[in-house]
Formats: sequence, structure tokens, C-alpha cells
Amino acid sequence: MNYKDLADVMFPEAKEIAYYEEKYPERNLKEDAIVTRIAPSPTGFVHIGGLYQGLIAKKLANQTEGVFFLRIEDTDQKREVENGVVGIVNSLTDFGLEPDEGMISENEEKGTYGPYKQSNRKEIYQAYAKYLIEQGKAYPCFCTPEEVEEIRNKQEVAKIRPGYYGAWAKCRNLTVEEMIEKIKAGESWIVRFKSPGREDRKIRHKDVIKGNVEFPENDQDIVIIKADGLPTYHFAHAIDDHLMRTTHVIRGDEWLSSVPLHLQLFQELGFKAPKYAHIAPIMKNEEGNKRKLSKRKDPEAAVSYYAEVGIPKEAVKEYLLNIANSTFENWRRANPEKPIEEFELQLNKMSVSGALFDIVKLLDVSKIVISKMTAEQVYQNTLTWAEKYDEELATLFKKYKAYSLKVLGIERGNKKPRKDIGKWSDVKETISYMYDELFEQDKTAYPYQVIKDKDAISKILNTYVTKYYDEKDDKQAWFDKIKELAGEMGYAKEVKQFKENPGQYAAHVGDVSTVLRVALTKRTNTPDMYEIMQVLGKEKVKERLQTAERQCQ
RNA sequence: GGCCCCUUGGUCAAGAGGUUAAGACGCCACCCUCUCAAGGUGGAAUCAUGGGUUCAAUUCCCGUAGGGGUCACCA
Repeated sequence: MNYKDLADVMFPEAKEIAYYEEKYPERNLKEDAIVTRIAPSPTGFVHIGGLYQGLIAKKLANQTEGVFFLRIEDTDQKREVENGVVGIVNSLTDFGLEPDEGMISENEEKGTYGPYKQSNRKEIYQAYAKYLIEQGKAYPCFCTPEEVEEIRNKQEVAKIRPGYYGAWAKCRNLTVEEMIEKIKAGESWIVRFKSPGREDRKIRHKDVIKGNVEFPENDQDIVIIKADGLPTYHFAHAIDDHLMRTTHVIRGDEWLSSVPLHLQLFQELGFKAPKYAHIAPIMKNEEGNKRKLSKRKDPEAAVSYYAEVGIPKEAVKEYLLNIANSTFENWRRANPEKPIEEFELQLNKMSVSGALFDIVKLLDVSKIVISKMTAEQVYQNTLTWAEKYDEELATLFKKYKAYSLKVLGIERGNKKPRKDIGKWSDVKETISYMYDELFEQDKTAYPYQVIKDKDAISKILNTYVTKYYDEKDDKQAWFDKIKELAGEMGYAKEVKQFKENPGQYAAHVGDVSTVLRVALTKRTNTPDMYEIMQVLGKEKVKERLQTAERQCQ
């Protein structure tokens, strides 16, 4: 009896690996094309870190006319969540990270290197497991979880390195006859890789991001096929990324220490190993300690968070690109209008250590992104957001579309557009006074500032409405009139004049403007008042000024 | 604990054996200005630490500390 017999007993149905090698040939791409993938588990939650990896992987593929595909790693059935694949597909699509190949819905896929869901690749893994067994590079292990646990305990007590390796790998030294006998007797088994490594030897590896790293060789006989017949991550990774012809594996740096094992697996399987790029995770500061953004503790870890608070996808992507390559910021400044697709990402410029997530910076990026949008775009985006999260605002927006566009158009579209909206959830508060429905909900007193005297206020408002206000004035004429009014009230017509002669005037033209601004909006700070009055229109302006005046009585 | 990786302002970071150690966000001040936002100008703020190599170290080497990762029939 030999390994071949053993392999046949274990996997009688498995095909020859030549079948798969032929079925999934080398991709016909130009020489330096990069093939990348995003390979999440369908655990029902897309993490910002996953998006980050996807963004990087997709950019690299696009930049080099390569391929970016989506593979679902669902070999752990215990953790699986219903409709997990759809959630992933939707999130990726949402952020413009559609894969070129891979899963497109729960059970549909596109591309010729599939199946792209690992649970549908069982026979492939088994074929390769069989191949290893035939060569004596893998073997069945009959140890129960309890036995393995016991080995570990002994090692711990003896203070030696834990694991299933060398002399501790009991099943490794069973004879083929013994193995076959146990299998035929119905003992349950899993498949372990027979590691040729030695812990006292070093392996060098050059990671695309981390650079040169040195590890002890792997000597653990890790499980490659579990009791349920499905592969472990390590084995599936080797098989899939070989067969799918991945050139660059872009993944979180928690995998860095598995590299010796993975390289060994590729070696023993006779595959060419891909390049590895291990990305540092996005961190969060908590009480002075850095830690990975966690889905339990940090709402901003979930990509759904950005939709909820209304941060545009583009802004999130720009921020992530910013973390990925600090050169992005310079590029953006030099090319304010170009789509981010044109930015060339360089893997070797990525930071080796994890960046702290900075929501303030993100919002700054977002403000710039939003400031470049047209009123129509802001309107649509805000409406879409509001329909889900703010019914009142959505109703107003739909009822007064033309008017809302004018409101959102205030100080927009010029060379220095306003940068006061960072997220869609800010919009309502920013412009609420422009809608009577919202303005009238505000029962607070008018927050007058310098000029507080009721008679003075009353006179300013009354004189302005009756004598000066003309909605047809251009901006210059409009402001000249406010100056006139200030003069008539005995205030300084110019702020400079006021400052040069302290004590001479009780107030200046700016204070008069503030009275008008407060009467119109109940706010001391607003965008350009001329534009606001234009948008409000004659009737509403008069009505609000008169209402305010009446309150002075 | 073993192994591996990392450490430049509050944050993201450029950088090189000799630099006034970039830039961005944030913060502060001033300017502009009808207020705010924006914009402009300026400012405070950084090479974790101890040794060594060197004419010269933040940069190279070693140690220390701190942080992170990993040691599953999870990915």
C-alpha cells in the first residue's frame, strides 16, 4: 500500500489536478497587469477596513488593466449570516467598487475563474488535498479536538512551543496501512499538511508594503481540510489565488505572520506564489491606546455609518486614499477637478503602521467634496438621505424643489464656494430659516447683538422696509442703502470709520446689518444676506421684517 | 510568554548621514469683510529612550520602553 492508495481511499471521487490547471489557465493580460481580489467572509457587515482594502485592490487592477474580483470566503459555516453576500455586493457597488469578476448576488456570479464562493469549490480543494496526499505531503489526522487540546496543555506545562508539529504530530508517523485501516474502520479524520519546515531555519520574504521580513520557517502541520470537508483559510487561499491567477494578495497585516506557512503551501503545491501586500489597519485611539476600529465599539467602523450620517461616498474614498498614499493630497490640490480614478496609487508608498481614524479630517475632505457639487447635486443627495433619515426635510425639499435649489445655490458655484456642509445631516440646520415651516418652529427670542434697544431696532426695521428696501437693487445699491440707513440712525456708515473714532459712534453699519439679519433669520451668522433676501423674495422679506418689528412693541 | 512588525507635532505625514525637519487637518492670532463659512498672512507644536559607529546621527547598528499583530478543525 502506498500514498496513492491512501489518497484513493480518502477522496475516491476527486479529479486530477491537471483538469483544473487546464480549466483555469494563466490570464491573458499584458505583462505588468495586476490581478487582485477582495475576499470577505459573509458575516453580515462591511468594515471600513474592508472597503479600504477593496479600494486599493481595485485601483491597482484598474491602473494596470488587470482584474479585480470578489471571492466569498464562506468556509466557516458557523459564522455565516443570511444574505451576507448581498450585503457585501451592495456595499461595494455603493462605493463604486464593482468587481470585474466574482459574486454579483447571493448565488449569481460572473467571470470564468469561478466558482467565486468557496463553499462551491469543495471538490477543487479536495482534488488538491488528494494530490498532496499522493505525494506524501499531507496526511489524515485522527486526533480529536480533545486530544489536540491535551497536547497543547502538555506543551504549556512543559513551557514549549505549542502546536501540532514534529514529534507532537502523532498522526504524521502512522503507516499508510494504519491510516487506511482507521479510515475503513470509520474513524473520523481531517487532513493535515505535512510541513517540511524547521523552526530553527529562517525564511526571508519581501512584502510589497512592509519590505523585508524574516521569520522562522513554519513547521506546524496545519489542518487543510476540516471535518466538514471544507478547507481552512490557508489552504483555500493557496488554491484559489493560484487558480484564479491572482498576482497580488492585498490583505490586512494580521496575516503577515502567516506568510511562512503560505509560502510553504505554494511551494509544496508547485505553485508560483503571488506578491503580498500587507496593509496596516485603520486604528482608533482609546484612552491613549491604539486599537483597530472595532465593529462592536465603533459605529464608524461600519460602512453603513457613512450613509446614515450622510457623508458622501466620494469623500470617504478620498479620505481613505489620503491614508493610503500621502501623495494623494498634493495630487488633489494640483488636480481639483479630476476624478479619483486618475490618481495613481503606489503600493510601496503605503505606511507600514496603522493610521488613526480622524473624523475631523474626513469631514474636512467631505466639505471640499460637497462645496464642489452643484446645487442640483446637493439637492438630490440630501433628498435621498432625508427620505431615509429625515422625513420633514424630505417633504419640504419635494414641496419646494425650485426654491430649495435656489437656497442651496447661495454662494455656490463661484470660485470660492462655501465650505459649511460636511454631511447631509448638516443641511437642515444650515438652511432651516429659509423655510417658514421650520423658521416658525423657532420660538426663541431674536438674538440681537450690539443694537439691543427696542426703539432703535424698531426704527431700523421700519425705516428699512418703508424707505430703503427694493428687491430690484443690485448688491452694491443694496448695501449702499444699508449704509444710508446707518447714517440716518446716527451710526457709522463704515466700519473703518467706527474703529478709527472709538467712542464717537454707538454702532456701525455692520451692526445695522446684524439687526436685519437677526430679524430675517433669527441668527447672527448666515451666508451673504443679499443673496438670502433675493432667495426669500420680496414678500417674505417684508413679512419677516414686519413680524420682527411687531415684536418690539 | 515565544515569534514578527512598528515608533517624526494632537492627527495624517514628507524627508535625508550635515535641512531654518516639508505639506495637510485641527488649534491660536491677525488681515479681508455686513456676520459666518471660505480665502490670505503669521504662530505655537514633532524626530520615544539609552548606548555605539562617525568629524557629524532624527537618519546606520545594538539594547530598553511603548504600541500593534500572531500563536484554531475562524477568517
